[in-house]
Parts: sequence; structure tokens; C-alpha cells
Amino acid sequence: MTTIKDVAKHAKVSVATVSRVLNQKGYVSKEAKQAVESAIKVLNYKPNAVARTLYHKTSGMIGLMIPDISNPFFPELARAIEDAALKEGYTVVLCNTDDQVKKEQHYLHALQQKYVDGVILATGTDSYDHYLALNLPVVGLDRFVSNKIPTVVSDNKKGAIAATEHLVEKGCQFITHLRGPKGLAPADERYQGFKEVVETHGVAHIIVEADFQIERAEAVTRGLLQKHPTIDGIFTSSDVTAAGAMKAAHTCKRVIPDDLQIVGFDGIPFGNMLVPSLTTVQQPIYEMGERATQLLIQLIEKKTMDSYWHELPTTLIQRQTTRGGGGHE
Amino acid sequence: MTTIKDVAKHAKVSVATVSRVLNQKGYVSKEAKQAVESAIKVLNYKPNAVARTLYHKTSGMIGLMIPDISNPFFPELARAIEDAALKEGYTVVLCNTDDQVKKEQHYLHALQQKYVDGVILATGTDSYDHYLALNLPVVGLDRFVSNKIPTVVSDNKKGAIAATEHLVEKGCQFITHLRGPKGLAPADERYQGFKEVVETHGVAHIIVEADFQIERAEAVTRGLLQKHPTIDGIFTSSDVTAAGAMKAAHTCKRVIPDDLQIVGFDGIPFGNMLVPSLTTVQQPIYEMGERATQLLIQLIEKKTMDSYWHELPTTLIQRQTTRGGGGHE
DNA sequence: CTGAAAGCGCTTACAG
DNA sequence: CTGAAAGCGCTTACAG
Repeated sequence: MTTIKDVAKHAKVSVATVSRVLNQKGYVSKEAKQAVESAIKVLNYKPNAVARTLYHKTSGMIGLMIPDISNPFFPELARAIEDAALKEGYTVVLCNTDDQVKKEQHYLHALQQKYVDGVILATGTDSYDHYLALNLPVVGLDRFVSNKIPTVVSDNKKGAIAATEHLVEKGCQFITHLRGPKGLAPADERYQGFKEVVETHGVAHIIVEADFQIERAEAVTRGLLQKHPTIDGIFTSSDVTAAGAMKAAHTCKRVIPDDLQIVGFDGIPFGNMLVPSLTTVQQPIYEMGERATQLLIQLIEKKTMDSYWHELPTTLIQRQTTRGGGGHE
Repeated sequence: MTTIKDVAKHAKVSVATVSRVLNQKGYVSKEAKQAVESAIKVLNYKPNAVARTLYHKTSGMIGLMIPDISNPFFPELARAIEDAALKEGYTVVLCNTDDQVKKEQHYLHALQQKYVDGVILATGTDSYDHYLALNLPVVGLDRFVSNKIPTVVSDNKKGAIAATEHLVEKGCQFITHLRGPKGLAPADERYQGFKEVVETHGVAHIIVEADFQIERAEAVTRGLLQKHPTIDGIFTSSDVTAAGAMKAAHTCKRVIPDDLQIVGFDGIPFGNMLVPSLTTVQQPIYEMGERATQLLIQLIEKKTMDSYWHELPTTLIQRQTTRGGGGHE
């Protein structure tokens, strides 16, 4: 690879002046500038990012910590983050943590040793102290981390309220909530929203925990439907869970939406590929990723920040798993 | 951050001997070693990866170039790659190229300036010259790039043959193939396999191009079903395309699998979430990603390589969109 | 306006 | 067995 020395030699100047024209910083005569620029062209010189990083202690990279890219909620998020990062000249390092503290810590060290400029945290359930101790710019995405760091979430509780009210309006009398893991803030908030509506309306209900895996959701729902044949509505904490519930309903010969109405949560693309297509609470996934990235970059570049708390609105999308939903979109 | 100098001072030795114990290279006395190790502990010292990279010209990072992580074929691939990379101590940089040469080139430069050790190429349709010119370790994944670089693909043609024969066996008399973009090798090979079977069996057929977007696939299929009411089988070039076809069938009141049988390609998880669940040709996606990563690392570490061509087998998974398919898996 | 020098944090010949 | 020195490829005070 050609280095700044080669360019200097070719342009018959010192490396200092090459550096000056590279960074457009400090005075440099027209002649010198031209000589350097032509040398750069001729030699097809690209400055070495690593050397720059070593000096500046800033790498232009951000770490993305998510539980698992193959969980269908995350690809769109990752895409948004990568797009937003690219736009600002940053590059993203993908880290799948499986929500394991050990993996998180491993990545955190690896990232820090590489001078990443910041990290987006969409993972981790309990202690975040190891992040805060780092004094590395961090933003929380889809998870509340600390009020000392910018956080982007969607309005989980309001979304859950809308979903549950929708089921009530559609005539459900006995509603199940398949809630996500306890201790996971979004799951807890959705649960809260559900409970609030069902209690103020005095609707019979039953709440069961299921993780975000389709198999578990299917099994749990099957058991539930067999035990409680009068269940006529299900609000799930994710779209994947809803898909599991739909499979169980199919197995148990329950017709959707006639016998059983279902509302999911997330708004990932496959909800609309299902038949019947899934009524769901749509999170603005792309915007969440984009916003989180912009905030992180603001933090990195030490720009001012209006607010640390960014709660984006959700939207109820009625499709065919609740009554009166037209065709597919 | 604490540096090697701090450690040296604390241990009362030179930085050279600190470096020696860090790298377990060269002679160092027991006493010195212990002093250094304890200093490292006390100071919680982590060697700076950037400085090492500058010296060694190797960063422990690999670039992953894919068209779009939000296309459901890629998350599992990315996960496999990240897992395999992690196991060998590498870190992965995510690059979404949208199959645009400009973006590819941008990333390639960015990656090279950061001394990435190699790249996995699962993108790009035409010229790959800019890669080869780089003399950077590269492996091709899901795309043939050049016979000079290791390549991992699945057996697209055989998979397509199995799919088409399955439709023929199940009694289809007029089969449509929704093929992927021309010029994209996997799509071309699947098309070849389809054609071969349909021609040797003398089965009526019609071939239409659709990209891998669900909306296009749905629209195309709808038109097709209206124009040719006797179509009774569809083989699609991807599972997403199949989902589109299924939606169109639903709209056109065609019952699957009674009136119309469908076989997809890819074996991504959502195929099994659909109702009816999708019969498809499963690619060993995880293994493909894993293998590609292992090959890349072999290349990087200059180990010997048995073969440059790795074609992994596909498997036909019969589910409910063809006759006689049991329940869901 | 320009160059020599020191420094970012490490590694590795080279002497001793 | 150990340290001083040069070097990886840049950047930026500091003199001039």
C-alpha cells in the first residue's frame, strides 16, 4: 500500500504538508497543494484509517449489540442503523449477544480495544453497570438502560392498550395475553397496558408467559385453548408469538377471526404474509434504528441533545385476524 | 486508558518485556513475568488493538457484504458468520450493498483502509474485478465470483430439480416457475433445473421473472392465475416469492394444495409459520455461512485449503402446500 | 507557508 | 534474559 511518505516524496514536499492538504487544515501554498493532489491521484493513495485512529482515538465504527439478528425484529433495525451510520460515515460492527452477559462483556472489551466510537444497546436485561463504567458513548434502543443515556423506545404501553381495546371493541369476552419474559421492559409495559384495559372494562382474562420463540408460543396456546375453550381473543407480545398462536388455533380447529381473534405486536413484514394476515401493533422499527443512530452520533460528536428520552408512537394495523379487517394491505 | 508504558513502570521493567509476556514470545524470567502479570491485573490493562493492527496490518475484522439484511434469507446467514467469526476471535462489519456497485466500492475502500483481514461476498451481480484487484482475502457466498476464490453455494440446480419433480409427481399438469432475476447465478441455476425436468417430462409450463419482493410476486401471480386458470403448480425461486404466490392464490380463491400446489426455495423459518405451511427446498443456510467464514479464516491465516468449490446439498421439505404433506413440522 | 520532530500504543530485531 | 531504538502510518504543535 502506498503511504503518506510515498506521496510526500512524489510531490517533493514533507509528509506534514501532505497531511495538511489531506485534512484541509493549516496553510499550504497553491503549488504545494496541487503537487500533492496530483501525487495522490497518480499513486492512488488512500490514507490509512488505522494510523489515524491510533492518533485520534476514534475509529468511525459503532458497535451494535442485539440479542440475535435472526430474530425477525432485528434485521430491519440493523438495516436502519447501518443506513444511518453510512450516511454519517460510520461503519457498524455486528454483535449477537443472545442476552448473555458473558457475550456482552466479551464484545464490549473487543469493541473498546478497537476504539469504537460508541455502541447501540438493544440487548441485556439486568445490570448495565458495566456499560456505564466504560465512559463510552452509549444509547439504549428498545430497552431502558439508565436515565443517564439517551434511549429510544416505542410506546409499548399505549400500543398494548390500543391492541387490547381493539379486541374488546370487537366483542372478545375472554382474552388471553401471551406476555414476553418478565423483567424485559417492553414485555412488562405491554403487559401493563393489557391489564389496565382488561381491568377497567371488567373483561375476563388470563395471562401466560411465553418467550419470543414460535414453538413455545404454539405449545402454550394449544394447551390454553384446550383448557379454556371459551377464549375468544389473544393479544401476544410479539408477532412471532402471534404466528405460534395462529398455528395452535389452526390445530385446534378454531377459525380466525370468527372463533378467535388475535392481535400481535411489532409490525414485522411477515405479519402481512400470513393468511389470514395479522392484525398487529406496528412499531416504527426503521425510525427507531435511525433515531438511535443519530443520537449516538450526536453524543459521539458532542453535539447538544434536546432530550434523552425518545418514545416513538405505535400504530394499530387492522388486518384479518380481527373481525372486519379487509384483505391484505 | 492504561497503556503498556504504565504497566512497564508499575512492574519496573521495560515495555519490551511487557510485550513479551503479552505475546508469550521470547525469553522472560519468572520474576519479570510475575511482576508484569500482577501489574496487568492491578491496572486492569487491555492491550490496544489499534496499535497492534497498525504494526501487524491485520485487524481481526472481516467484512460481510450482503444485499440487504432485512431480506429474510440473510439474517441466518449473518448469524452463522458472526458465530463462526467469534469462535475464531474475529469481528464482523456489516455492509448492506443493495447490489449497487457504488455502495460495494465504498465499503471496499472503507474496509481496506481499516485493514480488515478479509471479506465475505454475498452480493454483486456483474463484475468482480474490483475485488480481485485488491489482493484481499475474499470468499464468495451464494454467488460465484471467480474460480480463483473459494466459493460456497448450495446445490441450486439439484434443488430445483427435486422441487419440480415433486410437483410433477403430485400430478401437476401446468406448472409455472417464478424465476429470480436474470444474471443472478442462483436464480439462473434454479431456472435450469426447472426447465430440465419440465422438458424431459413434457409438462406444460410457463416461466415468469419476479424479483424477491413479495408484492411483485403477488401481483405477477395474480395476473398469471387469471390469464391461465389451468395452472396447477408453481415453483418459486424463493420462499418470499412463494408467500406472494400464496397470497395471490388466496385472492383468486384457489385452494392450496387442492387446486394449486406450491414449492418454494430457501427454507427460511417463516415458511413453516405460514398456513398452510410451505413445501420448500431447504438450503443449509447456517452451514453455508459457517463454512464460508471458516474458509475465509483459512485463507487469512494462510492455511492450506482442499478445495475452492463448496457446493452444499439442499433438501426438499414437504409441508402443506403440496398434496399429502402432513401437518406443520 | 513549510519541515523536523515528537507522539498515538504497540512489536521486534539488535545489542548486550 | 533484558532494554533502547526503530518502525507501523498518521497528526500536530513548534520553529523558522
